[in-house]
Amino acid sequence: MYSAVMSTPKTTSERLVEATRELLWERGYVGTSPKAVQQAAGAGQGSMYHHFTGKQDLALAAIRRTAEEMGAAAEAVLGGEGSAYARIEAYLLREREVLRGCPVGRLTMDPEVIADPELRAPVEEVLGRLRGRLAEVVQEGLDSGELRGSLDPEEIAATVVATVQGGYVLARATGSRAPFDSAVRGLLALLAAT
Amino acid sequence: MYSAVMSTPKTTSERLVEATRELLWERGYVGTSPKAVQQAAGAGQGSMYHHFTGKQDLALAAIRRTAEEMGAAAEAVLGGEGSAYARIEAYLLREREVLRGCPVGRLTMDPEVIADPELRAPVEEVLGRLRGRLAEVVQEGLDSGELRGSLDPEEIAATVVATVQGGYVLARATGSRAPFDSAVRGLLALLAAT
DNA sequence: GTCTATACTAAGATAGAC
DNA sequence: GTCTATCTTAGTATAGAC
Repeated sequence: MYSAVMSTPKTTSERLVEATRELLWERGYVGTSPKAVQQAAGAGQGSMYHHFTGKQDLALAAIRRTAEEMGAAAEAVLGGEGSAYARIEAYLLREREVLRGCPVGRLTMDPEVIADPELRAPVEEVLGRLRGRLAEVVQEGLDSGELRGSLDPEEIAATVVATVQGGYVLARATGSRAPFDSAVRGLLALLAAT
Repeated sequence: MYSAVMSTPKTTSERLVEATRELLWERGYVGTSPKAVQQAAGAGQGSMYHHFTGKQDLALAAIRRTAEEMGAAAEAVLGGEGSAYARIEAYLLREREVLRGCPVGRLTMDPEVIADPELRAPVEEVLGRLRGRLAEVVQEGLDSGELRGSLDPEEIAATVVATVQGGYVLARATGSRAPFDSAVRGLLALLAAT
């Protein structure tokens, strides 16, 4: 670990992981080749295989870090100030690179990621934790009477996460973030209705 | 076109398209090779290149047909009997192979599909049409007073489609259809609240 | 229409020198 | 730690015979 004071003294290993994260986000696991990673990282063949055993190992490091970041970003909003509704709204309206899709959710469409327990674990874990955390916030809203009492926290949490994940799909299909924003506004309207 | 009376006298071309549809659904465009298609279809190399100019041409035929089927399946439910809510509910609860994901929505995560206007067109078109059709049904519900008047039909339509598309993501992440069903039930509960 | 032969690049990795 | 072979199998097609 560096003291984070100097101007980005990135190690080769570090650059390889970052390059892999970008490529996985853009092209998925199947579409990401070791060679492409090396070029993006400015590292040689031998260098890559010195630091990582292969493609799967590299992807594992990349996916773990991406999942970690996503979890932290969500917690930053959901653990913040404000009413339950306000925090869910903040989560839904949080800044996102909508047209790039979700770097974690995207991986679920990759059969080789889903088939590999190691690669899949961080994906499942972070999405599960997100749902759990949202369910807690919904429960707070129910307890305080802010949200209607007939709602099931786990279900609403799943609906919230699904709307975001599906919003990415609609945005990418049209090449515009508009449908993502529409889906989110629709959900907020439904949640707001007393 | 055959008279559809005889026992599936599938042409080679037909088998190639069907095999491509399956592989695109399972592995996406990047992960689907001409060779794999040929093997799945029981067709030779030369045969495939006789009927199609290449991978893109084959994918185009497959995607168009898949989009068409998806549109027809949605219209069968949304154009059916019942109140607006009942038809939206029927759409959401319609039988689905949840763990396989959406054969159309899946393609939006494929950069080569999104980058190719021809391949992307059917995807964008069918998802757009679906949103439009759902918006009409929501409008009916507003007109009849069945749904709250403050809702925006286009937004709710986007929320409904996004919930389904995102439900697939959650299901594949966990390896279980449970979160898909939760997301759908959560949305129905929100819609039902008067 | 279908088959086999051929071609050329990329994917994914190992071996051994420096 | 990094570099340069080298290897094997796939990906994606074209050519020409049958």
